[in-house]
Amino acid sequence: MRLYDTKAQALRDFTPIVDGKVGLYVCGPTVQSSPHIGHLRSALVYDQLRRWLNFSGYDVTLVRNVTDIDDKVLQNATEHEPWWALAYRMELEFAAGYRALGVLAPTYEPRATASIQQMHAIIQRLIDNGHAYPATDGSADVYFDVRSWPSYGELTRQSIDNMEQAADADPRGKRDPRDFALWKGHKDSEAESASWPSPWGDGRPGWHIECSAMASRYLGENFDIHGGGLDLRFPHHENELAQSTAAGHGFANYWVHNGLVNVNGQKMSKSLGNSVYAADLLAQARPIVVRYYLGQAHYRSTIDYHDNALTEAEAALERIESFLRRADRRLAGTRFAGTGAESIPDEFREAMDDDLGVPQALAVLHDTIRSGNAAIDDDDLRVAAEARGQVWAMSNVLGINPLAPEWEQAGENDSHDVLAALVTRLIDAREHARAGRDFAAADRIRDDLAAAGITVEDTPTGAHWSIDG
RNA sequence: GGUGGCGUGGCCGAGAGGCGAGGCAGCGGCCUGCAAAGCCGUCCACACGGGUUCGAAUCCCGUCGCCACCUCCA
Repeated sequence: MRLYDTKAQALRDFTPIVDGKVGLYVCGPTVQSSPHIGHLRSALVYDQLRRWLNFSGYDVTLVRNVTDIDDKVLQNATEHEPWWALAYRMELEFAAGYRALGVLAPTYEPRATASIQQMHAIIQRLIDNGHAYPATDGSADVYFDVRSWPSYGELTRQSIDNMEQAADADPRGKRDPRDFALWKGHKDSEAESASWPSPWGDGRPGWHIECSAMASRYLGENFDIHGGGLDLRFPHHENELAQSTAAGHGFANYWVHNGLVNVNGQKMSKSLGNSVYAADLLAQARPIVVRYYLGQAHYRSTIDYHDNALTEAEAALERIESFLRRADRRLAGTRFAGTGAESIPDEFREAMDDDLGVPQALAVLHDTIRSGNAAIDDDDLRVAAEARGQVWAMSNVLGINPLAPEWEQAGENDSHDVLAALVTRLIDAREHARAGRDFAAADRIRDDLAAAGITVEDTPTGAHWSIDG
C-alpha cells in the first residue's frame, strides 16, 4: 500500500515497523463544543484507513485521543457547568456522532488528563537535554526552546525567522517568541480542579505535549502512522514532532492529513455562523447517507458542503441498496442463493492500496453493480451472484453496506411485519386485477400505495414493494 | 513576507503523457398493459497564453482566479 506522507510530501510505500501490525495515532477533538461536519469527516477518514488496513490483514491499534483540558474547555465552562462536566458532555456527543456514522470504536481513546505523568517525563527529559526551560518569570510555565532544535519547522517547511510569535502563553518568560508552552502554570482565575502538581509548579499541560505523551505511551516511542486534520499541521503537529524527537523518540513514520470541509465555498467558522453540526446533518438524512457523502471524496481533498449534497448521496446509495435487494430476490430459491463468494475485485484493491483511492474504488463498486444488474436482466445467475458477493464485500469494507445490521433502525421490524401483511393483500388484489386486464383498478391500487409512500415494481418474478426514501 | 494547495462537462467528483473513471441530473431508445427499476446510447470536459513531445487535462514557463496554514482549529 502507498500513503501520502505529508512530511516527505510524497507517496511512500507503507512498511510497518512490526510485520503485520500497524500503530495509528489520530488527533481527536478538543471537547469544548458540539461536533461538526469536519470532525465527522476526519474520524471517518481514519475509520476508512483502519478498515482497509484491517481488511489487508494488518492488526491495527488505533488510538484517538480526547483533549479534555485546554484553554477553550476552560473558557466555555460556566458557573453551572464546570470544565470537566462540559468536556465529558461533549465527549459523549462526539461518541454518539461517530457511532451514528458507523465509525468503529478506536482500540483506545485516552483522555489527556489521564497522562499527566507521562507528559512530565517528556518535559523533564527535554529540560535535561537543553531543549526546554522553565520560565524565568516565576509563572511555572515551561517552554520548548525552538532555537535549540535545528530541524524545527521540518514538517511544514518553515523557517523560524518567518514565523509569527506564539500566542498561547505569556511571552514574558520566553527566550524566543516562537517558543511554545509545554506546561502552563496555574492562574488564580482558573479552577482549582484544572491544576496538577509538577516539578516546576502547579499547572496544566500545554496543548501539544499530550499527543506526544499518549502516542508514545500506547504505541511506543516510534510508531507507524500519525493522522489528523490538515489544519493541525502547524503548529500542533510541528510541535509534537519537535518535542518528541528532541526527547529522543523516533515518533511517527508516516504523517497523514485529511482535507477540511468547507460550507458553500467558505471555511466554516463561528464568526461566519456557517457551521454545520453533526446534529444538523443527521436531522437531514439517514446516517448511512451522511457517511456515504462524507466518505466519497478522496481523503486529502477539500469537501464543499452544499444544499443537495445529501440528496445526491442518497440516490447513489439507493443504487447500491436496490441492486443488493434485487439480486437477493432473484437469487432466492436458486442454487446461487447465499453463495456469492465475497471477494473483492482486483481493481478495487489496487485503488484502495493507492493512497486510499476511495473514489476509484467506488467507481469499481458502481461498475460491478451495472454488470450485476445486466446479468440479472440476462438471467445469468452465476454472474449475478458473483457481482452481488463482490458488491456486498466492497460496501462492507467501506462501511456503506445498506443491508448491514449496523444500519438497521431500531423498532423497524415489528411495524414492518404489520405493514407487510396489509400491503401484500393490496398487491394480491392488484395482481388479480392485472390478470383480468382491469388496469384501471390495478393502477388505482398502485396510486393509493404511492400516496402512502410505497412504490410497487413489477418484475418477472412477481411484484415487489418498498417504502420510499 | 513565508509555506502549501486548487481551477475538469448542467452539478458533484477521480485521473496525472496515448486507450473518454464513477455518481447525480437531462435527453433518446429497449423492456413494461402503463409505470418503476434495470440495461443500451447520448450530452465528448479539463482556467488562459506559450513551449516540450509523434502525441499534453497530465510535463515546463508565464498569466489570471480561488483557497488554506504561518501558534484557536478536524
